[in-house]
Amino acid sequence: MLEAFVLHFGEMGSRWGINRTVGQIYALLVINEQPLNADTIAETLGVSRSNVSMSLKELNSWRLVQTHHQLGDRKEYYSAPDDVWDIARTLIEERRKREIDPTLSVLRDLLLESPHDEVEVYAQKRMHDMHELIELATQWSTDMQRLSTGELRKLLKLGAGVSKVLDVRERLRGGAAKGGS
Amino acid sequence: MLEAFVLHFGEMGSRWGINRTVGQIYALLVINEQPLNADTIAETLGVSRSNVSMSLKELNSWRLVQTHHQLGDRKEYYSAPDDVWDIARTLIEERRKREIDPTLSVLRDLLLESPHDEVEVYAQKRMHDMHELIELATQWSTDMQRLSTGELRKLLKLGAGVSKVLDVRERLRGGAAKGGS
DNA sequence: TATAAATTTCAATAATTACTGAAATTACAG
DNA sequence: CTGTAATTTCAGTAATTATTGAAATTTATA
Repeated sequence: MLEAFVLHFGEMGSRWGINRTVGQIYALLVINEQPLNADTIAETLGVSRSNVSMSLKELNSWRLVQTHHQLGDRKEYYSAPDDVWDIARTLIEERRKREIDPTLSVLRDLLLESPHDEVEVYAQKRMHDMHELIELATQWSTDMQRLSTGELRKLLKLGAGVSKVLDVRERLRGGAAKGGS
Repeated sequence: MLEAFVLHFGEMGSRWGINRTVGQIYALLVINEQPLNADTIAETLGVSRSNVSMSLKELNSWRLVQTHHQLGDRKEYYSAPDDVWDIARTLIEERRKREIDPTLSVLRDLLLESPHDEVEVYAQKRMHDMHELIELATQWSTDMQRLSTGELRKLLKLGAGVSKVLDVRERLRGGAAKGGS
Protein backbone atom coordinates (compact mmCIF):
# COMPACT_ATOMS: atom_id res chain seq x y z
CA MET A 1 0.00 0.00 0.00
CA LEU A 2 2.74 2.44 0.96
CA GLU A 3 4.63 1.23 -2.08
CA ALA A 4 1.70 1.78 -4.44
CA PHE A 5 1.28 5.31 -3.13
CA VAL A 6 4.96 6.14 -3.49
CA LEU A 7 5.18 4.70 -6.98
CA HIS A 8 2.09 6.51 -8.16
CA PHE A 9 3.35 9.87 -7.02
CA GLY A 10 6.71 9.18 -8.58
CA GLU A 11 4.91 8.71 -11.88
CA MET A 12 2.67 11.71 -11.44
CA GLY A 13 5.60 13.88 -10.50
CA SER A 14 7.43 13.07 -13.67
CA ARG A 15 4.39 14.07 -15.71
CA TRP A 16 4.42 17.46 -14.03
CA GLY A 17 8.07 18.15 -14.65
CA ILE A 18 9.16 16.92 -11.24
CA ASN A 19 11.65 14.13 -11.33
CA ARG A 20 10.53 10.69 -10.32
CA THR A 21 12.81 10.27 -7.34
CA VAL A 22 11.87 13.66 -5.93
CA GLY A 23 8.22 12.67 -6.22
CA GLN A 24 8.79 9.33 -4.55
CA ILE A 25 10.75 10.82 -1.70
CA TYR A 26 8.05 13.36 -1.02
CA ALA A 27 5.32 10.77 -1.15
CA LEU A 28 7.29 8.75 1.36
CA LEU A 29 7.65 11.70 3.68
CA VAL A 30 3.97 12.55 3.41
CA ILE A 31 2.72 9.15 4.49
CA ASN A 32 5.28 8.66 7.26
CA GLU A 33 4.35 10.08 10.60
CA GLN A 34 7.94 9.89 11.80
CA PRO A 35 10.57 12.00 10.06
CA LEU A 36 13.06 9.93 8.07
CA ASN A 37 16.80 10.30 7.59
CA ALA A 38 18.46 10.27 4.22
CA ASP A 39 19.93 6.79 4.60
CA THR A 40 16.56 5.26 5.39
CA ILE A 41 15.03 6.99 2.38
CA ALA A 42 17.78 5.77 0.08
CA GLU A 43 17.43 2.24 1.36
CA THR A 44 13.62 2.24 1.16
CA LEU A 45 13.50 3.54 -2.40
CA GLY A 46 16.57 1.71 -3.62
CA VAL A 47 18.38 4.79 -4.85
CA SER A 48 21.81 6.14 -4.05
CA ARG A 49 22.52 8.23 -1.04
CA SER A 50 23.71 11.09 -3.26
CA ASN A 51 20.50 11.06 -5.23
CA VAL A 52 18.56 11.43 -2.00
CA SER A 53 20.76 14.31 -0.98
CA MET A 54 20.15 16.15 -4.23
CA SER A 55 16.45 15.44 -4.19
CA LEU A 56 16.05 16.67 -0.64
CA LYS A 57 17.90 19.80 -1.59
CA GLU A 58 15.42 20.28 -4.40
CA LEU A 59 12.43 19.71 -2.11
CA ASN A 60 13.95 22.09 0.38
CA SER A 61 14.25 24.79 -2.26
CA TRP A 62 10.50 24.38 -2.74
CA ARG A 63 10.08 24.82 1.03
CA LEU A 64 8.25 21.51 1.21
CA VAL A 65 10.27 19.74 3.89
CA GLN A 66 10.92 20.31 7.55
CA THR A 67 14.07 19.05 9.23
CA HIS A 68 14.36 17.60 12.72
CA HIS A 69 17.02 16.20 15.00
CA GLN A 70 16.87 13.24 17.32
CA LEU A 71 18.61 13.43 20.65
CA GLY A 72 22.04 11.83 20.54
CA ASP A 73 21.92 11.31 16.78
CA ARG A 74 23.91 13.38 14.36
CA LYS A 75 21.73 12.46 11.40
CA GLU A 76 19.18 14.87 10.02
CA TYR A 77 15.54 13.78 9.81
CA TYR A 78 13.07 15.03 7.22
CA SER A 79 9.30 15.33 7.19
CA ALA A 80 6.43 16.93 5.27
CA PRO A 81 4.11 19.47 6.90
CA ASP A 82 1.24 18.05 8.97
CA ASP A 83 -1.48 19.79 6.98
CA VAL A 84 -1.82 18.79 3.34
CA TRP A 85 -3.49 22.12 2.67
CA ASP A 86 -0.28 23.81 3.71
CA ILE A 87 1.60 21.63 1.29
CA ALA A 88 -0.74 22.63 -1.51
CA ARG A 89 -0.44 26.29 -0.58
CA THR A 90 3.35 26.16 -0.67
CA LEU A 91 3.38 24.26 -3.94
CA ILE A 92 1.10 26.79 -5.61
CA GLU A 93 2.99 29.74 -4.24
CA GLU A 94 6.35 28.44 -5.38
CA ARG A 95 5.12 27.48 -8.79
CA ARG A 96 3.71 30.97 -9.15
CA LYS A 97 7.00 32.56 -8.22
CA ARG A 98 9.01 30.36 -10.53
CA GLU A 99 6.81 30.03 -13.57
CA ILE A 100 3.81 32.32 -13.59
CA ASP A 101 5.49 35.56 -12.55
CA PRO A 102 8.26 35.27 -15.17
CA THR A 103 5.61 34.56 -17.80
CA LEU A 104 3.60 37.60 -16.80
CA SER A 105 6.76 39.64 -16.96
CA VAL A 106 7.57 38.44 -20.48
CA LEU A 107 4.03 39.20 -21.59
CA ARG A 108 4.12 42.69 -20.09
CA ASP A 109 7.40 43.43 -21.83
CA LEU A 110 6.14 42.26 -25.19
CA LEU A 111 2.97 44.27 -24.77
CA LEU A 112 5.02 47.43 -24.35
CA GLU A 113 6.63 47.04 -27.78
CA SER A 114 4.96 48.82 -30.68
CA PRO A 115 3.70 46.43 -33.29
CA HIS A 116 5.31 46.74 -36.73
CA ASP A 117 2.61 45.09 -38.78
CA GLU A 118 -0.83 43.50 -38.70
CA VAL A 119 0.62 40.20 -37.58
CA GLU A 120 2.12 41.77 -34.50
CA VAL A 121 -1.05 43.70 -33.79
CA TYR A 122 -2.97 40.46 -33.60
CA ALA A 123 -0.23 38.75 -31.60
CA GLN A 124 -0.42 41.50 -29.01
CA LYS A 125 -4.17 41.16 -28.81
CA ARG A 126 -3.69 37.51 -27.89
CA MET A 127 -0.94 38.28 -25.45
CA HIS A 128 -3.19 40.83 -23.83
CA ASP A 129 -5.93 38.25 -23.37
CA MET A 130 -3.48 35.73 -21.96
CA HIS A 131 -2.03 38.30 -19.63
CA GLU A 132 -5.46 39.22 -18.31
CA LEU A 133 -6.38 35.59 -17.76
CA ILE A 134 -3.19 34.66 -15.99
CA GLU A 135 -3.18 37.84 -13.95
CA LEU A 136 -6.75 37.25 -12.76
CA ALA A 137 -6.17 33.60 -11.93
CA THR A 138 -2.98 34.45 -10.09
CA GLN A 139 -4.53 37.27 -8.13
CA TRP A 140 -7.43 35.05 -7.19
CA SER A 141 -5.10 32.29 -6.07
CA THR A 142 -2.98 34.70 -4.04
CA ASP A 143 -6.17 35.97 -2.43
CA MET A 144 -7.23 32.45 -1.55
CA GLN A 145 -3.88 31.77 0.08
CA ARG A 146 -4.90 34.12 2.86
CA LEU A 147 -7.94 32.10 3.85
CA SER A 148 -7.76 29.54 6.61
CA THR A 149 -8.04 25.91 5.68
CA GLY A 150 -11.59 25.91 7.02
CA GLU A 151 -12.73 28.91 5.00
CA LEU A 152 -11.08 27.58 1.89
CA ARG A 153 -12.75 24.21 2.28
CA LYS A 154 -16.12 25.88 2.67
CA LEU A 155 -15.60 28.03 -0.40
CA LEU A 156 -14.55 25.15 -2.60
CA LYS A 157 -17.51 23.12 -1.49
CA LEU A 158 -19.82 25.87 -2.60
CA GLY A 159 -18.31 25.75 -6.08
CA ALA A 160 -20.16 27.60 -8.77
CA GLY A 161 -22.94 28.08 -6.27
CA VAL A 162 -21.08 31.24 -5.39
CA SER A 163 -22.30 32.63 -8.63
CA LYS A 164 -25.89 32.52 -7.41
CA VAL A 165 -24.98 34.17 -4.15
CA LEU A 166 -23.32 36.94 -6.09
CA ASP A 167 -26.35 37.43 -8.28
CA VAL A 168 -28.41 37.88 -5.16
CA ARG A 169 -25.96 40.40 -3.85
CA GLU A 170 -26.01 42.29 -7.10
CA ARG A 171 -29.76 42.47 -7.10
CA LEU A 172 -29.77 43.65 -3.50
CA ARG A 173 -27.31 46.37 -4.39
CA GLY A 174 -29.97 47.77 -6.66
CA GLY A 175 -30.68 47.54 -10.37
CA ALA A 176 -30.37 44.76 -12.89
CA ALA A 177 -27.16 46.32 -14.13
CA LYS A 178 -24.72 43.68 -15.28
CA GLY A 179 -20.96 43.66 -14.93
CA GLY A 180 -18.71 45.82 -12.81
CA SER A 181 -17.29 44.78 -9.48
CA MET B 1 8.47 39.68 -30.55
CA LEU B 2 6.69 36.65 -31.97
CA GLU B 3 9.91 34.75 -31.54
CA ALA B 4 10.34 35.76 -27.89
CA PHE B 5 6.78 34.62 -27.18
CA VAL B 6 7.23 31.29 -28.92
CA LEU B 7 10.55 30.59 -27.24
CA HIS B 8 9.24 31.46 -23.80
CA PHE B 9 6.31 29.11 -24.08
CA GLY B 10 8.57 26.39 -25.40
CA GLU B 11 10.58 26.73 -22.20
CA MET B 12 7.55 26.92 -19.96
CA GLY B 13 6.02 23.91 -21.59
CA SER B 14 9.04 21.77 -20.89
CA ARG B 15 8.88 22.74 -17.22
CA TRP B 16 5.30 21.49 -17.10
CA GLY B 17 6.00 18.16 -18.68
CA ILE B 18 5.05 19.32 -22.17
CA ASN B 19 7.73 18.94 -24.75
CA ARG B 20 9.42 22.04 -26.02
CA THR B 21 8.37 21.71 -29.64
CA VAL B 22 4.76 21.09 -28.72
CA GLY B 23 4.83 24.24 -26.62
CA GLN B 24 6.40 26.28 -29.39
CA ILE B 25 3.94 25.08 -31.98
CA TYR B 26 1.01 25.96 -29.79
CA ALA B 27 2.41 29.38 -28.98
CA LEU B 28 2.78 29.96 -32.70
CA LEU B 29 -0.80 28.95 -33.39
CA VAL B 30 -2.10 31.12 -30.57
CA ILE B 31 -0.53 34.34 -31.83
CA ASN B 32 -1.33 33.73 -35.50
CA GLU B 33 -4.69 34.93 -36.65
CA GLN B 34 -4.47 32.79 -39.78
CA PRO B 35 -4.33 29.02 -39.45
CA LEU B 36 -0.98 27.53 -40.42
CA ASN B 37 -0.10 24.37 -42.28
CA ALA B 38 2.44 21.85 -41.04
CA ASP B 39 5.12 22.81 -43.54
CA THR B 40 4.98 26.45 -42.56
CA ILE B 41 5.24 25.52 -38.90
CA ALA B 42 8.21 23.26 -39.52
CA GLU B 43 9.95 25.95 -41.50
CA THR B 44 9.20 28.70 -39.00
CA LEU B 45 10.43 26.74 -36.01
CA GLY B 46 13.26 25.00 -37.79
CA VAL B 47 12.18 21.49 -36.90
CA SER B 48 11.46 18.49 -39.06
CA ARG B 49 8.18 17.93 -40.77
CA SER B 50 7.69 14.64 -38.92
CA ASN B 51 8.23 16.32 -35.57
CA VAL B 52 5.48 18.79 -36.42
CA SER B 53 3.20 15.97 -37.40
CA MET B 54 3.70 14.16 -34.10
CA SER B 55 3.38 17.35 -32.09
CA LEU B 56 0.14 18.32 -33.79
CA LYS B 57 -1.17 14.87 -33.10
CA GLU B 58 -0.34 15.39 -29.46
CA LEU B 59 -2.03 18.80 -29.37
CA ASN B 60 -5.00 17.31 -31.11
CA SER B 61 -5.32 14.61 -28.49
CA TRP B 62 -5.57 17.43 -25.97
CA ARG B 63 -8.35 18.97 -28.10
CA LEU B 64 -6.41 22.19 -28.33
CA VAL B 65 -6.30 22.67 -32.09
CA GLN B 66 -8.87 23.27 -34.76
CA THR B 67 -8.27 22.25 -38.36
CA HIS B 68 -9.29 24.12 -41.48
CA HIS B 69 -9.09 23.77 -45.22
CA GLN B 70 -8.41 26.35 -47.84
CA LEU B 71 -10.25 26.17 -51.12
CA GLY B 72 -8.22 24.43 -53.80
CA ASP B 73 -5.49 23.41 -51.37
CA ARG B 74 -5.07 19.88 -50.12
CA LYS B 75 -3.00 20.92 -47.14
CA GLU B 76 -4.49 20.99 -43.68
CA TYR B 77 -4.38 24.23 -41.69
CA TYR B 78 -4.25 24.42 -37.91
CA SER B 79 -5.32 27.07 -35.42
CA ALA B 80 -5.95 27.59 -31.71
CA PRO B 81 -9.42 28.57 -30.40
CA ASP B 82 -10.29 32.26 -30.55
CA ASP B 83 -10.97 32.58 -26.84
CA VAL B 84 -8.02 32.00 -24.54
CA TRP B 85 -10.46 31.16 -21.76
CA ASP B 86 -11.64 28.23 -23.83
CA ILE B 87 -8.07 27.11 -24.20
CA ALA B 88 -7.60 27.24 -20.44
CA ARG B 89 -10.84 25.36 -19.87
CA THR B 90 -9.82 22.58 -22.22
CA LEU B 91 -6.35 22.37 -20.75
CA ILE B 92 -7.70 22.03 -17.22
CA GLU B 93 -10.33 19.53 -18.21
CA GLU B 94 -7.87 17.30 -20.05
CA ARG B 95 -5.31 17.47 -17.32
CA ARG B 96 -8.00 16.45 -14.87
CA LYS B 97 -9.02 13.47 -16.95
CA ARG B 98 -5.47 12.30 -17.49
CA GLU B 99 -3.83 12.99 -14.17
CA ILE B 100 -6.20 13.96 -11.40
CA ASP B 101 -8.87 11.33 -11.93
CA PRO B 102 -6.40 8.43 -11.97
CA THR B 103 -4.81 9.78 -8.81
CA LEU B 104 -8.17 9.99 -7.07
CA SER B 105 -8.86 6.45 -8.17
CA VAL B 106 -5.58 5.18 -6.74
CA LEU B 107 -6.26 6.99 -3.48
CA ARG B 108 -9.78 5.57 -3.22
CA ASP B 109 -8.49 2.05 -3.82
CA LEU B 110 -5.81 2.37 -1.18
CA LEU B 111 -8.31 3.79 1.28
CA LEU B 112 -10.45 0.67 0.90
CA GLU B 113 -7.64 -1.62 2.07
CA SER B 114 -7.55 -2.45 5.76
CA PRO B 115 -4.42 -1.20 7.43
CA HIS B 116 -2.13 -3.85 8.87
CA ASP B 117 -0.23 -1.70 11.34
CA GLU B 118 0.11 1.75 12.85
CA VAL B 119 2.21 2.89 9.93
CA GLU B 120 -0.54 2.09 7.47
CA VAL B 121 -3.16 3.68 9.70
CA TYR B 122 -1.29 6.93 9.54
CA ALA B 123 -0.63 6.59 5.82
CA GLN B 124 -4.36 6.21 5.22
CA LYS B 125 -5.07 9.27 7.32
CA ARG B 126 -2.83 11.27 5.00
CA MET B 127 -4.31 9.71 1.90
CA HIS B 128 -7.74 10.61 3.18
CA ASP B 129 -6.72 14.25 3.61
CA MET B 130 -5.17 14.34 0.16
CA HIS B 131 -8.21 12.75 -1.36
CA GLU B 132 -10.51 15.28 0.23
CA LEU B 133 -8.35 18.18 -0.93
CA ILE B 134 -8.04 16.99 -4.50
CA GLU B 135 -11.69 15.99 -4.69
CA LEU B 136 -12.81 19.42 -3.49
CA ALA B 137 -10.48 21.30 -5.79
CA THR B 138 -11.54 19.18 -8.73
CA GLN B 139 -15.21 19.52 -8.02
CA TRP B 140 -14.83 23.24 -7.68
CA SER B 141 -12.95 23.44 -10.95
CA THR B 142 -15.52 21.31 -12.76
CA ASP B 143 -18.20 23.59 -11.39
CA MET B 144 -16.39 26.65 -12.65
CA GLN B 145 -16.13 25.15 -16.10
CA ARG B 146 -19.84 25.68 -16.49
CA LEU B 147 -19.66 29.42 -16.02
CA SER B 148 -19.44 31.74 -18.97
CA THR B 149 -16.21 33.60 -19.53
CA GLY B 150 -17.88 36.74 -18.24
CA GLU B 151 -19.10 35.18 -15.01
CA LEU B 152 -15.78 33.50 -14.43
CA ARG B 153 -13.92 36.75 -14.91
CA LYS B 154 -16.20 38.48 -12.44
CA LEU B 155 -15.75 35.75 -9.87
CA LEU B 156 -11.98 35.71 -10.11
CA LYS B 157 -11.88 39.46 -9.78
CA LEU B 158 -13.76 39.22 -6.54
CA GLY B 159 -11.11 36.87 -5.16
CA ALA B 160 -11.24 36.21 -1.47
CA GLY B 161 -13.82 38.95 -1.27
CA VAL B 162 -16.30 36.16 -1.85
CA SER B 163 -15.61 35.07 1.67
CA LYS B 164 -17.16 38.24 3.03
CA VAL B 165 -20.20 37.89 0.85
CA LEU B 166 -20.66 34.39 2.16
CA ASP B 167 -20.39 35.56 5.74
CA VAL B 168 -23.21 37.95 5.04
CA ARG B 169 -25.27 35.19 3.55
CA GLU B 170 -24.64 33.00 6.54
CA ARG B 171 -25.73 35.69 8.90
CA LEU B 172 -28.87 36.33 6.88
CA ARG B 173 -29.69 32.67 6.97
CA GLY B 174 -29.93 33.03 10.72
CA GLY B 175 -27.63 32.28 13.62
CA ALA B 176 -23.92 32.68 14.11
CA ALA B 177 -23.50 28.93 13.55
CA LYS B 178 -20.20 28.19 11.85
CA GLY B 179 -19.41 25.48 9.35
CA GLY B 180 -21.79 23.44 7.26
CA SER B 181 -22.55 24.00 3.61
C1' DT C 1 -8.74 3.13 -59.97
C1' DA C 2 -4.25 5.38 -60.74
C1' DT C 3 -1.28 8.88 -59.19
C1' DA C 4 0.53 12.48 -56.85
C1' DA C 5 0.40 15.25 -52.77
C1' DA C 6 0.11 15.23 -47.94
C1' DT C 7 0.53 13.07 -43.71
C1' DT C 8 1.96 9.58 -40.47
C1' DT C 9 4.82 6.03 -38.62
C1' DC C 10 8.92 4.21 -36.87
C1' DA C 11 13.69 2.72 -36.22
C1' DA C 12 17.91 5.04 -35.63
C1' DT C 13 20.25 8.66 -33.35
C1' DA C 14 20.73 13.00 -30.91
C1' DA C 15 19.93 15.60 -26.89
C1' DT C 16 18.58 15.96 -22.37
C1' DT C 17 17.89 14.58 -17.86
C1' DA C 18 18.66 11.47 -13.95
C1' DC C 19 21.66 8.77 -11.15
C1' DT C 20 25.83 6.99 -9.18
C1' DG C 21 30.25 6.43 -6.65
C1' DA C 22 34.18 8.69 -5.23
C1' DA C 23 36.10 12.73 -3.48
C1' DA C 24 35.47 16.95 -1.03
C1' DT C 25 33.34 19.46 2.40
C1' DT C 26 30.93 20.32 6.58
C1' DA C 27 29.45 19.44 11.39
C1' DC C 28 30.33 17.97 15.70
C1' DA C 29 31.86 15.13 19.87
C1' DG C 30 35.73 14.44 22.48
C1' DC D 1 42.13 21.28 17.48
C1' DT D 2 41.55 16.17 15.87
C1' DG D 3 39.12 12.52 14.08
C1' DT D 4 34.94 10.65 12.59
C1' DA D 5 30.27 10.71 10.99
C1' DA D 6 27.22 12.91 7.90
C1' DT D 7 26.27 15.42 3.95
C1' DT D 8 27.18 17.55 -0.48
C1' DT D 9 29.31 18.06 -4.88
C1' DC D 10 30.49 16.64 -9.30
C1' DA D 11 32.34 14.21 -13.31
C1' DG D 12 31.17 10.17 -15.60
C1' DT D 13 27.61 7.08 -17.08
C1' DA D 14 22.97 5.32 -17.55
C1' DA D 15 18.34 6.01 -18.77
C1' DT D 16 14.92 8.57 -20.81
C1' DT D 17 12.92 11.58 -23.99
C1' DA D 18 12.97 14.19 -28.32
C1' DT D 19 13.98 14.53 -33.11
C1' DT D 20 14.94 13.08 -37.62
C1' DG D 21 14.76 11.03 -42.41
C1' DA D 22 13.08 7.42 -44.97
C1' DA D 23 9.44 4.42 -45.86
C1' DA D 24 4.59 3.44 -45.50
C1' DT D 25 0.09 5.00 -45.47
C1' DT D 26 -3.67 7.94 -46.32
C1' DT D 27 -6.25 11.36 -48.93
C1' DA D 28 -8.07 13.74 -52.72
C1' DT D 29 -8.44 14.39 -57.50
C1' DA D 30 -9.01 13.32 -62.17
